[in-house]
Parts: sequence; C-alpha cells; structure tokens
Amino acid sequence: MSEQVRVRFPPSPTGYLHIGGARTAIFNWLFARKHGGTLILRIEDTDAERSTEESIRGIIEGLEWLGIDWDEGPYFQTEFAADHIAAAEKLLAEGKAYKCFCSKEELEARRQAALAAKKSQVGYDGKCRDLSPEEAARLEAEGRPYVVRFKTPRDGEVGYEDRVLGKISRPAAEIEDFVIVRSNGKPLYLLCNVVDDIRDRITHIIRGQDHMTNTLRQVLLYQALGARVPVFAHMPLTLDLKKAKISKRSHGEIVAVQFYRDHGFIPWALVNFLVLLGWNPGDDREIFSKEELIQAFSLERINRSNSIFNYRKGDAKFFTDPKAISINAHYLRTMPVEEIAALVKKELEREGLWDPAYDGEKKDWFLRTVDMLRERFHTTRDFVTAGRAFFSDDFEIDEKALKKNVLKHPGLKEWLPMLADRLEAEAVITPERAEAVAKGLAEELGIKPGIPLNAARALITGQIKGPSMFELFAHFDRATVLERLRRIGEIFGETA
RNA sequence: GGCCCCUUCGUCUAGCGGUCUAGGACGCCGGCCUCUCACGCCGGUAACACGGGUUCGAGUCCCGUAGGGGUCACCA
Repeated sequence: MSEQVRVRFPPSPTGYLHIGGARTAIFNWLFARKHGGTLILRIEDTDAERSTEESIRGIIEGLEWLGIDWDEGPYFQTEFAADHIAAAEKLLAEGKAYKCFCSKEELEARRQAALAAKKSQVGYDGKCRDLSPEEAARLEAEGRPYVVRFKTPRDGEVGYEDRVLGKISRPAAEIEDFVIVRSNGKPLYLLCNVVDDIRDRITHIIRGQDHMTNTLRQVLLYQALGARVPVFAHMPLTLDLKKAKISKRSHGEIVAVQFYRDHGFIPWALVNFLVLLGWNPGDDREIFSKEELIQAFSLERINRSNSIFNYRKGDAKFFTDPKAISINAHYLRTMPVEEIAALVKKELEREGLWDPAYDGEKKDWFLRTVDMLRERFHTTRDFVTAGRAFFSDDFEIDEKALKKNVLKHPGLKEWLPMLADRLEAEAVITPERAEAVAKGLAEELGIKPGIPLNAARALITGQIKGPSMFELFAHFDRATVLERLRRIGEIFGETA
C-alpha cells in the first residue's frame, strides 16, 4: 500500500462506549497499525440535544482502558460547522442541490398517499427539484422555511467495491433526493460525515453494515464534491440471542465496555474476544498478543454475516458470553503474575482490602497468593469475592461449604482443634509436614483425610473449593491458620 | 412493504469443486489426576436452512423458496 492509510473512529457521544462501537474502533485501530497508518478519533457531536460531556469522557476512558490509542484528535464535528455549510453552499451553487420548501406535513401526507397507493417509491417525490430560480427566490423571500436536498442523478448506477461485501450497486434514480441541510440551517450527518472525511483525508471507512444504505448516498456526495471516494469495508453487526441489535435499552450494562472494566476483565482479553466476533485469522489461533493480532489482521478476513453475542440474561454461571469469560480466564492464568497482581491490587484498593505491605515485605506472599488463585478464577474481581479470605479476616463462609463440609460431620468439633494443636507443635509448617500431620491424624481417627481437609478449607478460606489445603496450611500465616481452625467451636455453638 | 446484506455444530468459526464419513474454539457430557475446585490431558455430543439446476463430482458455482438482519428521519 503506497498511500498512507488514514482511518477514523467517529462515535456520537450519546451514550457510553458499547462493545459494538468498541469493536468498530478495534478494527479501525488494527487496520491503521497494520499499515503504519493514522487513526483519528472524531467526536460527532452535531446532535446537540443528545450529546453529553459525560458520554465523551466515557468513550475516551473506554478506549484508553482497552488500549486503543489514536493518533489524531479527538476532533469535534461541531468545530467544523463552517466546512459543512460551505460544502452545502457549493453544491447549491453548482446546481447539485436545491432548496425544498415542502413542509413536514405535506411530505408526510404525500408519503402516506404513496404508501396507500402501494407505490414502491415512498421517498421524497422531487416536487421542488425543478422549481425555477424565480419561484424559489419568491418562496424564500416570503420567508418560507426550506431544507436543502441533494439532487440525485436520474440515471446511471451508484456503486462501490466493498472490501468485505464485494461489489455493491443500485440505480441512482432509486435514491431519493435526501436532505443535507435542515430548515434551521444545520447540515445533516450524511453531509458532515463526508465533508469531515474528505478534510481528514480518510482513505478507508470501516464501519458497521447498518451504514450500508448511507454509503450509496455518500458516494454520490463524494463525487459531487469532487473528492476521491474512500475504500469502504462494512463489518457485520453483533446481535443478541434473539437476533436483535444489542443495545443498552434492551440489554443494560452488559453491552458497555465499562461493565467489563468493573467486573474484573483484562482489557486485552475483551479486545481479543471482540475481534473474534466477525473476524478470524484464517488458521486455528484464537489467542493473540497485540503484535500478533496486528500482524494477522486483514479486512478481507472479516465475515459477511452477523454474529451473536451469546449472553443469557440471568444465567447463574455466565454473567456474559462464555467465550469472553473463557478468554479472560485464559489471560488471567497465563499473563505474567506481576501484571495480574497489579490488576488485583486495584480490586483490593477499591474494596478497602489493600495492605501496603503487599508492595513491601509481603510482596512475595501476595504474588504467590495471586498465582495460586488465578487458575481457578475467571476475573480479577473474583479475588475480592471468592478470594476475600486471603486478604481479610472479615469474610463469610460459603453456605454450601458450611453445610456440606462442616455441619455434616459433628466430630469436626474435636478433630479440627486437634489438627490445630498438631500443626502448632510443628516448628515450621511446610506443605509436606502439613500433609503428614493431617493424614496421620485422619488415620488415627479412622476418617477419610478429605473430611478434616475440606472442613479446614471452609474455615480458612470460606470456600468449598480452592488450592490444595496442604499448600494453604503453609501459605497462610500460622496464627491465622490456628485461629480459623479453632473457630469450629463457634460454628457448632452458633448453630446448635 | 421497497431496496440492500446474510444463512456450516447451542455460540464464535474453518472451508474459496474432489484432501469433508465437514476441522478448531467455547459450552455441555464422560474419564484420568485428586483433600475440593481449577488447570492439564484423553474421549464424547453437536452443523452444511430447503428445493431445483450446472458438473464425472457441490458445504463450496447458478437460480428459486424460506428464514434472519440492515435501512427507508429536517438522528448520528
């Protein structure tokens, strides 16, 4: 590619960054990085009523969190209003657009009539298209409000070569004379977008298939404005299980990038998951480093069909797409432990469980804890929920663990204190000594080793499952182990 | 409804005429490991929407049908 690649991500700041938008940003970013190009962030804030500062902040934070960096911007569309107006005036002056004085009511009435007559064309009928200059001037002088419409060619084909869909074309005459400037003088998205892309020298437009019909009209606009038509690539959409477009309205926070940040996702894991929705590298790889992904990415391998975000509301086991969780869990257990520890630190801080010593004299212990737990956790959030007992004495014992591993065996009331005594007698508790002590005791008592061990797990970690208890006896500090084991008395006391 | 796009396991997907009794991943089920869980390893379940063509041969090409999606604003 000899020409410098320039792509853009143009969110409209009317909500948070959702995963569909993030995916679009990711594809553009990958394409730019792959070709040593430029990614421009352009905030399309022309819809003043719906645009908010908060949303702009949310989008930027979301992109930063994901690690999607841009090279230019953020630019704000509203700052280029003069360009948009100038373009509209140019089209008007060249006779490529015209003023339309039809009122909304008239338009609606004619539309309904066309619909009733079962006409195939229900768009604008072109009534003002051929108004004489005198007539138009007269109406304008009367103070009649007008919109500016683009004069669509009456013959020929409009088309373009889509990099994912192939050749797309339609007869130009089928496209109605669409509005490019509102009656209040404000240009519309269709025009602004094209003018901005021309100014920003955008070479490739990578966006969702929901823009496909816009594209034909925009191609016309590029041509009328004498600009080169960029390359288009329309990505498939992401739907829900019921095949509806995912949206905040119907799916809530689950579609927000922020939700994943708040639920212990590793940013790159989300990127990795999202990029696999509608794209594949052509081989069996599914896990990519940033460099590998940039290397593997290409527009041609984007799928044509929509994909489904496999999320079931209220699923007890999977709070989001199982594959997303699985990819996150993969990164959680394979990334350098220090990197995971840094993320866990943030979770602990947020929960008020962070001990500065974890960065100092307890650093090794902290890293080992993270390492020990991470292979059975799915998110960094799990460290402060299921893993809470590792960082605080204030934790609840899981109900099932209590029922199944403790209360079922009243003998534990004696056995666990015995175990505590014997561990206390050890000069240093190592996993090996702990195993010998625990197994020895079980044998003497004539019980299965699992009984005291699983009970100890419940008392010490609050969980029904977790790392090896032999490891844990040695891992927790001595006093904690002994104290928690001896709490067995309270348990039976409380529930008796 | 018009126009446009799409259609392989439950989900993400590989497949660009013969190598497809359709491969991988996630999920699910079973097994090994084992103090529990997880990891890991082994095994299993499960799909070419339908109908016509073209061809010696079709998941792959063509047409039709059905289904799904997108879009039809003085929103972006």
